[in-house]
Amino acid sequence: MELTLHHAHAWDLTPQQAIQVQRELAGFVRVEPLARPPQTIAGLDMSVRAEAVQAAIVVLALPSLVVIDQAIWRGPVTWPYIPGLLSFREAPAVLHALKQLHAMPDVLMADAQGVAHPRRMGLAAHIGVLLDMPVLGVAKSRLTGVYVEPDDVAGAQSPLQDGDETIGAVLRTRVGVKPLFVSVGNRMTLAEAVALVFATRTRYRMPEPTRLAHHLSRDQS
DNA sequence: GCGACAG
DNA sequence: ATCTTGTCGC
Repeated sequence: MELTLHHAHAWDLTPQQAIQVQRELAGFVRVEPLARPPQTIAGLDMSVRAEAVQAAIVVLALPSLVVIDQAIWRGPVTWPYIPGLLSFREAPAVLHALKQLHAMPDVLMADAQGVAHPRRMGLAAHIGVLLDMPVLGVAKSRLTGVYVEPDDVAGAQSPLQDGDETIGAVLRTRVGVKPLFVSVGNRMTLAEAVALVFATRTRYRMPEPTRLAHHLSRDQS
């Protein structure tokens, strides 16, 4: 499948250049309601083993959560992990894997931050701007922002803030588990992002899209 | 200079 | 993320 990239840029950059690219791309994030209820959602995840990276994508139908497509792409590691610059290590692999899908999902769910990032350009936002489509981020831990621990009740949430700005939501998906950090990647609202995470949750802490993608990337590595 | 720090 | 066995708890 062909991918149309918006605001494309080079990936072989120095950390300083990458930071500049993030500052430029941040201005293109659009927080707006979804045009229509999504019928498909894809979970994105990546694993690294030795010198190879595996990007995995699992597409599920909504609201059934039936798996309808999946893809894996393996390639060389080109960047180290640097907090704040994760997308320069993982995004290229994710884009390659997306090309292997039979059809573009309505929404993408990445295991990373969206705008809950120092420069509002986490992996989910980066992918979202390049593809100009709805993307949300679901991270297992905090990168930036302050919050109060949500109650230990499924569905409890509290805002993730950076000063006066709300950059995401801290959501408890199950009782007795650590909360997840949900944020908008592009073209959707925070409320919609939180609703999608909760709607795709089963009996685990992680929502099905990213949980399944995580297993796929690891089983293939 | 000292901590914090997605995966 | 990854390296790794058993083990505490519901």
